[in-house]
Amino acid sequence: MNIGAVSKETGLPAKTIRYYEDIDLIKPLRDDNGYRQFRPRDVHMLNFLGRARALGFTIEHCRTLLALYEDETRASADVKRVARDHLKQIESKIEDLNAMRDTLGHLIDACAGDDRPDCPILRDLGGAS
Amino acid sequence: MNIGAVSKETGLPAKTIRYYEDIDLIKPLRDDNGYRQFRPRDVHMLNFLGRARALGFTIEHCRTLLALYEDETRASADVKRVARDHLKQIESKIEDLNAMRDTLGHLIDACAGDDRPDCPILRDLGGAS
DNA sequence: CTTGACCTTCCTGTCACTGGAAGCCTCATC
DNA sequence: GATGAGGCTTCCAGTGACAGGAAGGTCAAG
Repeated sequence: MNIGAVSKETGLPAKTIRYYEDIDLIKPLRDDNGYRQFRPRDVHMLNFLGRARALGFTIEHCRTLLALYEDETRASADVKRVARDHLKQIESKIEDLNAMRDTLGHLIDACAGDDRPDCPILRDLGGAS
Repeated sequence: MNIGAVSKETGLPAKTIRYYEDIDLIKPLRDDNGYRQFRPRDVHMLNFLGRARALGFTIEHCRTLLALYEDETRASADVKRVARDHLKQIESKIEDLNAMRDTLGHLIDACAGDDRPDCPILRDLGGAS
């Protein structure tokens, strides 16, 4: 399977797939003409990566998870630890964003949004007490 | 005021302040020795930037907001538009993260987290239907 | 006069790609 | 056999918003 077909099947851009090879996440074979040759296993790994990335795992987390995936003697505790770490970061990000949303929402509500210069949003950013 | 003092007062790292000058957000004066000389107005603008960044506005949004802030003849509608744009992006990010959290949370709950290899998290990432 | 804290510029690295240029390879058509 | 389209290759540069660090100038205190 060539990179174009794999890209279609996995939904990952060819650029991304090349990048994943670059950083040694996958190791497709090569044809005589230099084209990458993807085995079903490679495609499978790419799908795994796509799903893990969609869940927001970093590339390094993905590397760990992929290694665990391939390791038949893994302990599910190791997987769970990585996932929980990541979940914590997600939750912390959500909290940050919620705080931003609330503040910004209040400011927006308070702003007339007309052609006059007076604006609570700017007043707040400017440091009004 | 030198950069160190400004850094302390605004809470922004000196590196960040230099960066903001680099991209023309602020234009402090220079002493004869080449040191940056910050006027109260510069410090004020940096505080503005710090607060806007804390609300998650991009640098380009900050540039726009700062220009509006300085413009006495602005229309508050312009400010409100920028803020609402940003709010939408925040809300969309929150939704993405909530979806991730839910999925990941379910998977984590389903994972025994012991020393056995069987793991619903990996099963899902691997493409179990 | 030296020490240590502060300041300067410049270069590199981050993260996970994305865009683009320049140049092969392959297949179909004329 | 020439041509053209589309796919593949590598390599280089850019993204956002800085952070780290090297090499060197400046300043106040002891």
